[in-house]
Amino acid sequence: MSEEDEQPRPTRIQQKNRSVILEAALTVFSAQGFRGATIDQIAEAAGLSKPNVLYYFASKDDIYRSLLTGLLDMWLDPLRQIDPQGQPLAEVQRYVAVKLQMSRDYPRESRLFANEVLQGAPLLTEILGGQLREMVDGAASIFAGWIESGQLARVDPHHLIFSIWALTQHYADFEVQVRAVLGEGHDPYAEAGIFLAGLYDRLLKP
Amino acid sequence: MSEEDEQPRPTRIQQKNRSVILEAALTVFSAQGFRGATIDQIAEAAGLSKPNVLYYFASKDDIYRSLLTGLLDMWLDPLRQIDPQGQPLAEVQRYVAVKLQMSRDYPRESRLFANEVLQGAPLLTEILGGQLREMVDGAASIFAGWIESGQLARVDPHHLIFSIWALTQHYADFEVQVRAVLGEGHDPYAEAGIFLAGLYDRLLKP
DNA sequence: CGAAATATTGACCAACAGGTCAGGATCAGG
DNA sequence: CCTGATCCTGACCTGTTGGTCAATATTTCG
Repeated sequence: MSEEDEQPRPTRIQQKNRSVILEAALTVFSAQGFRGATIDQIAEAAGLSKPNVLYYFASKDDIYRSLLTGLLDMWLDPLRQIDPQGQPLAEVQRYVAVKLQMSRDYPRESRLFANEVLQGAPLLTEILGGQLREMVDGAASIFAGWIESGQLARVDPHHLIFSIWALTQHYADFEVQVRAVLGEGHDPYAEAGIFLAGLYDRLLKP
Repeated sequence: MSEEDEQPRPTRIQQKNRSVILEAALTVFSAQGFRGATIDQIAEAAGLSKPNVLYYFASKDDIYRSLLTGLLDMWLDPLRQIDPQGQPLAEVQRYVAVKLQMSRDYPRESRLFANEVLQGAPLLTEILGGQLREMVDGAASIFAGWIESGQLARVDPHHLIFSIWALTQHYADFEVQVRAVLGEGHDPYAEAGIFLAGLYDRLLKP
């Protein structure tokens, strides 16, 4: 029974360097896409040599996979937090606000996923059609219930969710465009917060 | 005075092959991003040999630039078509509908620009802060006028435009995600058309 | 037709990028 | 403080990719 096959717990150095590498990889992959990124860039950003990076991860692909899968749960978590018992409008507004804040605080993560999905999501297809789809269907049926009971205006729940994703992540993914068009002296996220609160208020009030 | 420095008009073959290459490049670049694309892939998609592609364009970069700049006007045209004399709500709804249709009919173009902006728009920064910004400001002040005269609800005009871009292009840029989440038996663009018409109706009616 | 202009290609090159490896440095813990 | 495990690196290998070039094929047009 005492199978000695268990993987050894990571040493302190392993733990630190793996996270340093993933942090660097997040910066590089989100800015350059998978193919655009090089191991050298990641190594440089991590302050390590290339062979040393490859000592901790088997391959570039391995880094990328670890990064994506490690971030996915955190990224989708707010969707899980929607409370069927809560006040419908407030629940949606909270979700919008949280997603917008995530775009502001974690733009690299947003761009990482955007890049991946844009390229056809070669690594996420199963998850998209599986786990994610179930989560979205779950949230959508909560919305549908609220609509049925007259607590929300009649809108397509799935597209309501898409709209929240599109509107909030837009500010991270297209940040250069937003800033270039607005010019100096703007706080895009603050303005977006007001705009989106008003939008979903008008859209969803029965 | 008869400067013979003018560039020779392109032959029929030049004209055809250049456009064949750009068409192929659009497919490849939009699916792979700039760095992910290879000249071989473009050549293959165009049905030409790699050296032959480089006979018509000086470099990979040259292909990419020609493609982007050639498409930009077409892509931004609908924004110019907003008529200050028109019926405010109808003008916005028309713009939304046109942009959504463009996402459906020209998803490659949408993804091409999305890729470029995501990576920081190294080639478009001047245009974004210059020509595009002026166009957006122009449209925004039309909207502002309509709001002032009570024909539209009070919303931030710039973010109104961003919202239209985000919502419509989302269906092209994140198409795999949308389809994966919706599953079979859906026509995302048709559903989105209904959803967005309702959204902007509720948002903008005074 | 025939010659000049244009179009096409196979072979090649240099730079780059992912990945390997043998050996040396460093560290943990008995 | 010694030894085995862990960590790190320079040098190297290989496949890919952007790009060149001389030579050949094709088109154009007088």
